Amino acid sequence: MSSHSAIHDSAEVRSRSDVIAALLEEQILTGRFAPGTRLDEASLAEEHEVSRTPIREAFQKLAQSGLVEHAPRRGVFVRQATPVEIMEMFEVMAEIEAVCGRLAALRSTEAQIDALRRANAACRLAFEAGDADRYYEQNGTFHHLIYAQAGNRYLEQEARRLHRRLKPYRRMQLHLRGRLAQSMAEHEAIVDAIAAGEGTLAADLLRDHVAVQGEKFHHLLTQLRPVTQA
Amino acid sequence: MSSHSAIHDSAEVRSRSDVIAALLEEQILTGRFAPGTRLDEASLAEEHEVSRTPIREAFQKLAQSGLVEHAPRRGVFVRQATPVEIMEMFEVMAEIEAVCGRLAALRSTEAQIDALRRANAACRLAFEAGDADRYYEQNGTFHHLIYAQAGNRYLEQEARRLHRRLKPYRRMQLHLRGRLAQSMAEHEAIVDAIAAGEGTLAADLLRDHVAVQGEKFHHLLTQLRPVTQA
DNA sequence: GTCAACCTTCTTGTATACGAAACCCATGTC
DNA sequence: GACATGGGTTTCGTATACAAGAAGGTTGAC
Repeated sequence: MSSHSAIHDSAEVRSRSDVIAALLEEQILTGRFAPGTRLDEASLAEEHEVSRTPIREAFQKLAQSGLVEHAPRRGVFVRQATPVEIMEMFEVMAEIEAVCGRLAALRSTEAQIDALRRANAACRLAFEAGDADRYYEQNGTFHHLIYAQAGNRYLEQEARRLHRRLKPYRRMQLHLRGRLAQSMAEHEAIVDAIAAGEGTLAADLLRDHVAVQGEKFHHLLTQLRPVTQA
Repeated sequence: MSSHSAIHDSAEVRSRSDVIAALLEEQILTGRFAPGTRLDEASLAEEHEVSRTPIREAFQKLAQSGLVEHAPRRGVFVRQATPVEIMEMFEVMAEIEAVCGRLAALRSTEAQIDALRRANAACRLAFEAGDADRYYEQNGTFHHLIYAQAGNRYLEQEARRLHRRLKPYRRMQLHLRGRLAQSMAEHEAIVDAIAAGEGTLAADLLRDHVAVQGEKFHHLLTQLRPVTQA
């Protein structure tokens, strides 16, 4: 997936530091390491039974993806994204998805649209079963399909990257009352717009569909820490 | 600029590997290392009078930004982006700039629009002086201003990143006959649209303004390697 | 009692060392 | 003559060693 390389199309060898980076990323996203925590090279090295070198390489990868922050001579810390930043990322995600949707509407083949409908049907099943986790997962593949159908590998990669980055914040709002039903309805309209080749409509629908997540996130925040102003 | 961090707002210390990475990036973009070249750890270490460790760290940073490719157990190679990839990146750049333009139209202050006009005036001066290099530079600040005026730091960062990545390919077409005049005219219209708060128009103008670069790039390619089909 | 300076200790950043995998070229076989 | 196989060499990946900088506690002075 990640390597459509001109140099070594075979291989797909994952070095040790890649594996460790992926593991750490998962652990950060799932909350083993709370934001602000310092990641200790030595103890992680011991835990994974390697030296500090691969750990440090993993840190660099995480830093690049914005998950941790490297404070020179002080260590790496799990990044605490500010609410503003998170909202900004949601806004960008909404715009990127809009672009994907517009291009997908112009470029999708019949087979691809069928695949989209199938993914959406899977969402519906999960929704009707009331299985939020499963819906979450199927929802992911639905969106990934749209990224792919934009017909631009670079765009697809970037979309996936940001999608992944926002994962924990999207998950937070999954259990908000009524969100699943609303999301489901939006999906239907989106697929129809893409199938009909209505690029602008698909873009607008997707933008709203994602932007609402940013807004929900905002709601969650204000609930947690209500405004204390007069 | 790069660190609006919650953890260490001071510092802005650049580690040795950062400096080396920046240097190597510059050297790759300016063509000292041709695409496909293998970057030798040992000789670079010697050249910069450091050990292999910082060199390897710099390699990782370059790999993350897509400039080089890491082939496990074989070394890192200057990435030869395929024409398709480059076109894809131009397409994404066009879309991102469109988004920036739309948001800027909605959010720019009067002072910011003045700044935009000044940057554009600087472009015009360079254009009238026939100084393509200077135009290129001023053009860069013009676009960076638009990124900033979108009022979304994350978006701004991403836009700058891609802008930077496309630098060498944009430069290629600078000297195409008539391009400067056309670019100049487009700038005027873009500023007007943003000043008027016409988001959709600004987006469309910017999308075309950037997309045409991808097309010009395509023309250059077909000129270099004419189609040999019957 | 409080604050500042110093010293100890811990951690990071970089250098070096070493084992292992890949490449290259020569030799041998079919 | 072409291809496969094997040793030698190079280079990578990781471990370890060491030096420099930061954190924290203790002591001393005011």
